[in-house]
Amino acid sequence: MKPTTLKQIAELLDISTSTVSKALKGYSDVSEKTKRLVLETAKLMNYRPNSFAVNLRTSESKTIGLIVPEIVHHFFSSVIKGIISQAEKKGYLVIILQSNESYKLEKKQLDLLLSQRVDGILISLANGTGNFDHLNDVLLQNKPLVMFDKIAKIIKCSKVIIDDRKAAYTATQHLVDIGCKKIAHFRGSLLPQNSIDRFLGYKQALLDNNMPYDSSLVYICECGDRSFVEGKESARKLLNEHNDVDGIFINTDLVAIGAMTEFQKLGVKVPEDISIVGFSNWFMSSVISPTLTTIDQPGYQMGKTAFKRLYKEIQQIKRNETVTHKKIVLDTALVVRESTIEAK
Amino acid sequence: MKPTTLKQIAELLDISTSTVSKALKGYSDVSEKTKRLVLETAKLMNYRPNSFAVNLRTSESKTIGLIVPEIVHHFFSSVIKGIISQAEKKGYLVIILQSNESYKLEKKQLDLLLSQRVDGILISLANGTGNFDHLNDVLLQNKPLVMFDKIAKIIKCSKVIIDDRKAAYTATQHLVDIGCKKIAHFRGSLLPQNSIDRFLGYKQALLDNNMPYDSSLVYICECGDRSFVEGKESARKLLNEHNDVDGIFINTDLVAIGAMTEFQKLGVKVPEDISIVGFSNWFMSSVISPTLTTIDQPGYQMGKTAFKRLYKEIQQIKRNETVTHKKIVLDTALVVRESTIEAK
DNA sequence: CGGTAAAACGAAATCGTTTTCGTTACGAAA
DNA sequence: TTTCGTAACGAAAACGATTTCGTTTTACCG
Repeated sequence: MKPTTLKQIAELLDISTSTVSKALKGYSDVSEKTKRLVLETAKLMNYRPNSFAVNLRTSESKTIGLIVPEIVHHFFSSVIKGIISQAEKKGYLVIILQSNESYKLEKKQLDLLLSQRVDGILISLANGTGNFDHLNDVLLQNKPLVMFDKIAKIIKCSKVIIDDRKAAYTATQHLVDIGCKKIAHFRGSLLPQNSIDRFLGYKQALLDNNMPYDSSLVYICECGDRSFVEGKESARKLLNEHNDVDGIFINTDLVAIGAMTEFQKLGVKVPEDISIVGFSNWFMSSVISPTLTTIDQPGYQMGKTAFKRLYKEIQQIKRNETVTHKKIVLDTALVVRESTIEAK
Repeated sequence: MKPTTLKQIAELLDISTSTVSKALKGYSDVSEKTKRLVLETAKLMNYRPNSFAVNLRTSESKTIGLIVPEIVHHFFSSVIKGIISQAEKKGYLVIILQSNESYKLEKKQLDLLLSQRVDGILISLANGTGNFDHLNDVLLQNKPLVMFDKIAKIIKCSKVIIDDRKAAYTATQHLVDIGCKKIAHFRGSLLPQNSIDRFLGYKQALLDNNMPYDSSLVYICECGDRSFVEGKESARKLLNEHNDVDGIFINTDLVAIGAMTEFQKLGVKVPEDISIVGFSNWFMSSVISPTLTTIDQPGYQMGKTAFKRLYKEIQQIKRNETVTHKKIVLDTALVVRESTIEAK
């Protein structure tokens, strides 16, 4: 019933546990005969090393922790997939927690992971996170920490991100290029760096094209559970307040889809009357009608890259080398689809 | 640099590790004075019990394993969320692996989890899984195993599922009720029980309504990465072969969305010309146009229920009680939206 | 046959925590 | 003063695997 131990094998063969251990690990000071014998009985008894004991001895668990704001989300689940696939290759397992965009939960979970003594931690911050002491706690314990997507610039650790500002600039420029004269922006909430940067990219693009920046053309959406509805609401408001807008750059795809749905309902044609660019390239965006022009945010690759970076730092700590930090910026791409069209 | 241990606290206070341990755990044979002293220094030195040592002693890791065929998938990510939320409440962490619908990977990952000595395992089978020895291995080790959604009837363990057959029956009956005269079915691949049961539900509904079952009206889709495209292809084929079909029950939402997209492109109106019912109630289905009538498959609740069941069995094993197995069937609901309409 | 080197094996410590079972010390009762 | 009880503490074993450093055995050569 209880799993086989080295001791049991040793007693059965009437040799010492040391020899059994060495045989299993292929040491050279074990005769071929006993080696064979041990390997056979081990297989027969379905022996598996007790990972608790191994962990205790080596002080590593071959496990990393991952905290995301939300699991049921195309971008994050892609990231998770990327992380897991890469981790598996290196023999690491991944413990996943979700902060539900709550600072309090995030803090608690980080603590949990430290207590569990994972070998490293990957995190994408909650929108509500404004205090970063809990992150510094991790670094103080000399545990590798890599942040991705939603990061805190102030923390001294490796980061994997996209250039939100540049991507937003590209998106807005696209609207300018196709002939939009009055471009609105549905931005995310005020805290996270991403929505700030995207906003700044939007603004910069306007200025560089000698178009006036008008703050009343910027609408705020929380981009949480209500994204779709927020998109609808903002679309309706926009029509009331500025019915001559001919292009919108929207912080995230789901809000954009909400907006498009509302426009269709109100008889405003996308892209004929208004061109729309989203952000993230959710899978959904390629199957709705009209398909959505958007910025492709490489979630899977981000996950892979983040793990690789974390792995490198774990190795560095193991070898007592000084840990290096790196900021890795992944490329985004504008995906032009049906929701934007050249003005006639 | 290295984490604080009991020994360090003991040496600092010039008492034994036993006393320190007892003080931290609130034993009664420690004086109030030393208890306070220990607690203070522990906090000061940021002491956390070494989980490796604790695990070794208690033979449990407070960790469970989860294997799903695919993470980037609305239903499964909802399940994952349900599992994690519930696990957290009970102080359990969740290690997630994905089988990529591959039997070989699934087997390997199950082995990995056993080696890691998780306290229990939750699994939804890969489509490719036809052999079940690896699952019995888990049970032989006396480890609790709970299967959900994609199960193997033959394995003696707890299961959490929906009644696919009944749900499919309801979906088909809905098409009959609104007046469809010739109803097609896009089914999933041949192996998994789900797609078999949904097919059987479809067939039964036809028979009960005195409508002829015609196997040429049943199209097979693998429902993997290519779901959307498969939906389009099948839609096109269907039009060629049976242009008088006025209703389709489709195995999964994404295929349905593919089909709808193709119909729209080919000038066939949904729901006026053809009514469509999907399955799963992906979030996407509520935001596309027309919104999709579908069967709501309660992923989040399934995750919660599966964990609760696993937790109960873990407790039973801890207390040396005999482990009971249960088959839990969750309710589904028909969600009527715009893709189906009463025939005139 | 004695000696030596190499080959094969084992004892024991270690990782950090927990818990059982003593042991000590001290005050109170006899 | 002796005895007993109790409060407070500590020694040590245990969980299972690993590895260092001996120790024993074998083989071989002179």
